[in-house]
Amino acid sequence: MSRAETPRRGSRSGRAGIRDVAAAAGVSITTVSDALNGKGRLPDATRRHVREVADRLGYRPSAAARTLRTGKSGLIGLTVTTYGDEPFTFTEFAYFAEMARAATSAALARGYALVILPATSRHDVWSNVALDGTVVIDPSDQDPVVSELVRQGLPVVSDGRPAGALPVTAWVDNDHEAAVLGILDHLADAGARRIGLLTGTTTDTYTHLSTTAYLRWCERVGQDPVYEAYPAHDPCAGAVAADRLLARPDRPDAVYGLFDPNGTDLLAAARRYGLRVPDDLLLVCCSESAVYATTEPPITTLSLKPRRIGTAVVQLLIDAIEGVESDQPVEQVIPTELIVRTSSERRSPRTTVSPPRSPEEG
Amino acid sequence: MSRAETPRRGSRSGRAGIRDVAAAAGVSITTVSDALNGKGRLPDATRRHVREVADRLGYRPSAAARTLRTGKSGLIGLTVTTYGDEPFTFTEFAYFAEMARAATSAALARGYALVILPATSRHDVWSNVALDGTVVIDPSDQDPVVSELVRQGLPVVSDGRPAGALPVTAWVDNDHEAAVLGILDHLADAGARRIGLLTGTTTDTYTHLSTTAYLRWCERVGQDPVYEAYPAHDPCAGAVAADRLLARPDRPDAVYGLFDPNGTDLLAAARRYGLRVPDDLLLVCCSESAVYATTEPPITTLSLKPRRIGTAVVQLLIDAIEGVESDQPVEQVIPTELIVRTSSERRSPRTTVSPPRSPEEG
DNA sequence: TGACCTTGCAGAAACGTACCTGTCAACGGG
DNA sequence: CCCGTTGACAGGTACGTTTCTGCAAGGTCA
Repeated sequence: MSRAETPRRGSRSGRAGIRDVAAAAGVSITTVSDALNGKGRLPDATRRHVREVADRLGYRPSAAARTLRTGKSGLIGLTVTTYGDEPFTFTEFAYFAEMARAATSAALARGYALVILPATSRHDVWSNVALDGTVVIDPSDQDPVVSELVRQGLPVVSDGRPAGALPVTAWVDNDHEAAVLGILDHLADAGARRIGLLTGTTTDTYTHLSTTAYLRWCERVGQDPVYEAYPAHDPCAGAVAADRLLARPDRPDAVYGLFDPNGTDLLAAARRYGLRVPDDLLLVCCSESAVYATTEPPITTLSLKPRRIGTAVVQLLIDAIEGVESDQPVEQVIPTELIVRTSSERRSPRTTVSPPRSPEEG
Repeated sequence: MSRAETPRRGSRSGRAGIRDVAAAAGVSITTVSDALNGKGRLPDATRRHVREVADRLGYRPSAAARTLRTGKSGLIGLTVTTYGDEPFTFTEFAYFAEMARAATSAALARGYALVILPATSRHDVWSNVALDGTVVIDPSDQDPVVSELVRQGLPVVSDGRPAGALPVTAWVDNDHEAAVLGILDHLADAGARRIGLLTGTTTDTYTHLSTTAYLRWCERVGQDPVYEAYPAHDPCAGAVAADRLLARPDRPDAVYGLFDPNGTDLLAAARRYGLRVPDDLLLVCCSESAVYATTEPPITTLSLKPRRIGTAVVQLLIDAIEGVESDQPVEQVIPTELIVRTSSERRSPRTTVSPPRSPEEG
């Protein structure tokens, strides 16, 4: 029998298709498509009628078919680095959560959704999802996933400037050197004579830039570097490293910790050694966590502004996807924010009357 | 001209398709498909040859086409509740991050990826992504999104037992009543005479069940309830509520806080009122955060085991998607874990010599 | 009355894959 | 020699859209 004699029965596969809507509305498929997508030249009456019939049938356009036809899926990959089997690390929880939250919002506002894709994931998963582009967090030096994506012609925007010659479409980052130098100056201003650093053994850009900045600052002011490095993805190692740092014979009288849990770890270590904060030890750490506002004493933190980064990254990516000639530069530097609290407050105030508020407060 | 005379040129649209591979390998499209997907009856030589040619051409199958054809996208929605514009709330950061992490891993291991989709998101985003199923966190009473998904015949598994008659495929939850009762007994054992509760004003199941359990416990032991409720999604309100609770004339001598930041907030409030923990005030809060291990003093926490929940939810969902007749029940209760620390340790030890180590330590 | 445009819609060709249905050769048994 | 079987492939259709290209009917203008 010829196929002309076997017309599709309505809703053959359960769900109503555009054909069923067309048949029910007594118009052509084209008209339905145009009516629902606001295209074509149709009188409002037809448009309304089609919309109404579609509603009545509970018609939902097939995302797969649309993607196949248009080449756009409306999906953005969110690539996170992994340690071991787990996506994203404990250390970065607060940062990642805030960043992902902002990215999700920003993407959503422009009609995109985010797909979580660990960088080391099975290749078949990567190739099984149609992405319009990808946000990659802290890409490693020769990330094969990123190279592959770029080779496929997909836009890739990275959070953190790409190491090496990774050819990303755009990137967003903080000025980590400036942030570290600012903190060291802040601590020195507060009376620190020997500033220590709690850093990581990993080779990512953040750790590397921050450590280098510290070493350069030490050289400039003529201080011997005092630092301990530990594998940042191991939460227990951080406590041990904090302890080691304060147990050294050349114990620092101020410490900056590069990672989120360093603040509580250093505080605990200080208590063990009977050091008062900030009297005997000034403390600053890089964190997005709110707990440091209520610790005893509250701890000064550096915020990397993950919300702004997440938003900026997504905007850049979607601009690239949609071919918008953005007036934004493709390399954006987001300023950090130092939230000064008791743990780094001036050791010997020159006066007992309250000093004028610095612009950093409030 | 007839279309037979316009054969497709190789890689017309930039990327190589299955046709190009077939042409280059000198076989048919069917053979390529079978060879790459491990189906059909092909000699190994042909299979290897096709695979090699595909590799050489950098062939990547189109996820959209595959999805359209097979009806499976390999994508799972991760629906989070929203407060205001932002997906998921600050209060649930640690819980959500851990849960999402475990869910991502579990999905990945079975070849699926997660799409973050706030429940209140624009409808066009929801309908623009082809989902095989959805995980929904803490579905509200009459969640329109969930109803819609179920009506489309998609499997929906919820984290948290569904309120009302929400027809989810399966759910995973803790036994919140039992957990609260256990904590109250634990505090009473430690010498608490009047136990207070820091709870929320929202109507979600977790808050409701926990508060009810508290009230019932009070009734049973004959204690007047002492609690403060605040909008849990507002981080500042938590500190105020903690303060209010300790400022009451009928001040409790032990407090359980239902939300993650309650521990530090209560600790700070206790300091303001000169209360020593645990001597004057026993403290427990529900949290997944590691900071409570290093506060002064360390605070006893209840863990809801988000990793286990995330894993279980995804397994149930994928079983439903793939039609696996799971031997797991469709309603799973994950046990909670009370991590006992100094803040809830027995007030008047019977002896001054160090007690034997309890199995919970270490 | 043509020539020409505009309006309102229909037909049909992709998009790239998976899979059902042949087809053809080789082979073996009766 | 015939028939059934099996291995190794090719053809072609369907998945559900979007969109390009018609194509009549009606209006306008010379």
